[in-house]
Amino acid sequence: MEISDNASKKTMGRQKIEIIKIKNKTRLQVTFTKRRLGLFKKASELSVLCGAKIAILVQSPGGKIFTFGNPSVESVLHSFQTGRMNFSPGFGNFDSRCKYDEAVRKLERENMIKNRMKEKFEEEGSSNKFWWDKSIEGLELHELEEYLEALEGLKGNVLDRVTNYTSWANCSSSSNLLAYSNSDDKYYNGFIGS
Amino acid sequence: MEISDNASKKTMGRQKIEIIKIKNKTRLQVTFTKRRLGLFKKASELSVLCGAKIAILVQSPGGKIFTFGNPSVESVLHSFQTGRMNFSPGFGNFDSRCKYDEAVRKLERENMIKNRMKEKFEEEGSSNKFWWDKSIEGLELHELEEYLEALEGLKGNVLDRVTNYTSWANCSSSSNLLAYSNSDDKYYNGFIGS
DNA sequence: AACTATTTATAAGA
DNA sequence: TTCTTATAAATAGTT
Repeated sequence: MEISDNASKKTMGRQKIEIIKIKNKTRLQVTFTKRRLGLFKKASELSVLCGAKIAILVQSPGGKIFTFGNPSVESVLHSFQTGRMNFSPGFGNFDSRCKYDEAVRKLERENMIKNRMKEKFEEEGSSNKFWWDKSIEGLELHELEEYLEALEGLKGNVLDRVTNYTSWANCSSSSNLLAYSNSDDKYYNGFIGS
Repeated sequence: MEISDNASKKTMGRQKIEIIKIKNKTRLQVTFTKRRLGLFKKASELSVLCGAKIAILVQSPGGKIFTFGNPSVESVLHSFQTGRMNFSPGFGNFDSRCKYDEAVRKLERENMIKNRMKEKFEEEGSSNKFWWDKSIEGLELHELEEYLEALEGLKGNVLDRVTNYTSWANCSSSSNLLAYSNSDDKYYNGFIGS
């Protein structure tokens, strides 16, 4: 039960907005700042509450990069890529590792694959038992190995891409260090631009 | 002006919590899931509203990796890396930083993968939404490719995404390195949380 | 996996 | 910018 006195309201308060690109440049800038801070705060809380490791990289439309990391961006990225490395026998040379396809081609390919996967899933989904819904209890180690081998043996783009992926920790930089964590293992690192 | 009818309340509603590590395992798991999804939603909204590029990597206390990326984790990491490379090329060597016994790693990996697969299926199998349905939109290209390859080439076996099972093995040094900053940028450096 | 009552985030306005 | 205010959105505890 509530009775409110609309006559005395000073502002219209927060309004619902549609999640579509903001056109007004000023409004976009303000929203970007507020929400980026909000996002980092949420991340901070999640990492503290749950002991989760988190890295966030945000690039503003203007091209500036903002980061959040717990315990640090570096360590999370490093661990992430280390995981990938297990499926990447070779590392290639620096140049090839740091090369990426053009964004457009990539997006097209992504969409194509997504569509094919969706088809695949829909077709599997109509049966009563799903291939993925089996217990692995019964899997023998050799089956597991077979599975791993198959994955490790993926050729072409997959492997190239995974291989490429393992590079960036190599490219770590120590210059222009910004934020720093003390005994507390959480920190916030943000740039405030012009 | 408000009048509320406390007598008819069904629950005590949301309670304020302190931002400190949750000890109860069940509560932690629930909170982790809720807040991780909330974080990704916020990230999604930020990227759409502001046209920002965002990558998020989260490692649960159980060691699972969850990612969010727009347009993809890869592309954002690449930008990040490229930016840093411009400031100080050739920092360190990945191999030297990640040296550890390969034989042990390989053996451990098999067990770890098996355990994680088991975990994954126990967790996802009971829900009515499936990992592939929930996450397909946020996948990275190489993950999509891996999925597709797995789907088309490895029928009859239980499969899951490589990233969730691939080791999150420990070759992370306690790096103090943080993000780079453009030297012209003003910056903010502070701690979040209570 | 839903449901509320709250807390928290934030769109506008100042 | 930074602060305020009313409202939208997220979520803690419960079922």
